[in-house]
Amino acid sequence: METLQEKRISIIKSGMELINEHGFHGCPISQVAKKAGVAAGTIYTYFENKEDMIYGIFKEVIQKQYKAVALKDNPELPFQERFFKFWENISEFYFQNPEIQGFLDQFLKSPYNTEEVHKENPSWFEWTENFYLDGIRQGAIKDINPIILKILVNESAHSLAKVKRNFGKKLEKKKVDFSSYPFMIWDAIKAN
Amino acid sequence: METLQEKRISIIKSGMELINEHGFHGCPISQVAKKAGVAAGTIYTYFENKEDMIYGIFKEVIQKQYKAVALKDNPELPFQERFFKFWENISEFYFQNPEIQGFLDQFLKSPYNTEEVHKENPSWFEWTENFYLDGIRQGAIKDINPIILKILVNESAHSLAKVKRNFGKKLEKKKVDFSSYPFMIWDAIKAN
DNA sequence: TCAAAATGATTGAACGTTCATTCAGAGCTT
DNA sequence: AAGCTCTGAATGAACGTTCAATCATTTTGA
Repeated sequence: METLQEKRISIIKSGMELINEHGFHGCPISQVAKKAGVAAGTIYTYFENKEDMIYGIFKEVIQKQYKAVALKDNPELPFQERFFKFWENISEFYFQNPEIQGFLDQFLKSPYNTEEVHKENPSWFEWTENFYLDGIRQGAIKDINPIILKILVNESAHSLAKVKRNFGKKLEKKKVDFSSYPFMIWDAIKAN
Repeated sequence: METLQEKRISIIKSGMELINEHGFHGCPISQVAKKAGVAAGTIYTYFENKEDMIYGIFKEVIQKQYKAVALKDNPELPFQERFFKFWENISEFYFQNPEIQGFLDQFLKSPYNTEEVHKENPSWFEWTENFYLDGIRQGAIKDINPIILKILVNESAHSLAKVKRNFGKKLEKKKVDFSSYPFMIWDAIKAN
């Protein structure tokens, strides 16, 4: 533990792991502190209160996702290529960071997730919207509200990563081909 | 409040509503009791403890879903027709029962949702699996693991119902056509 | 150059609150 | 009166949060 930033990150990581494993109930400050190797009181120098900590975790996580997915997008490429690259990046990101996915899964479906939270973390949400708007403008995908497209694609990517992790070995034996999935999604959204 | 069964249902309904609105954190027994119009202790004549109550809510909810969706399926019809009927039923069910959807959303993504829970409530989970297996056997949809199909379809239905409820009026102005959604999903899963 | 002072992070015991759960007694039905 | 359901105050554990005290680091000033 060196800098203050590192301690902050350690708290965030611990909280995220506890929420991933035990839910929002089941992540007491006392345990977050223990896991992070700090005293309970220390958490309150980094966050106003527990709620603020949870929003802090979300902010961190959504920024990481932005870097791992949005920043790797190349708007010069044809949209179909961008789409498959996007799919690959987001799948890989979730697969490599199961705690992040577990946290996001729960956060996004919870009452913590409000419109205000989206406004306070515009980078990712604005980027995804523009991503699909690009696809529509170029005539590559159906002219459908980006909110709808986002759901279809992102929820599917989310769930597939989860299945891959939970049932990966079982499904491998049955020769399930995960790579067919993005093609299915593409079939759903591509322009006729 | 007449019979015991009705009191049980009242507790379940109250717990469900609180979880929908405030999450698993934010649903204390004291409030469930208050909302249900019973004393806190009464809940413990119907459930062993709080966890048991939450699983009780899930059981109730999944049975309702089974009745509202699975029992309305007619296996005699061509699969495509069954699929669109299924979509309509599940969308309508979620739209008419927002607390159920809010609860399910959170439950299914939470650590409460384990493989064991699925085994204890086989009706719905077995039915969906068989539904997709039927489609595959008849050559109507792609030969893909039913787990994957289930995710793609059910998660999408879930999310769409949520959007419809949250952004319904906003999207209506923009003339978003929700009816296009099941066709997109069908395009994704139909056999080539 | 170096002690003294200031700063700010860290600690963990202590606090007040809230929680899930219990249970003795009351009420109701048969 | 027997056998239940129901009540809600009581219980003790667990929780989020505070804060006086401690510690480490930096700044000051002679």
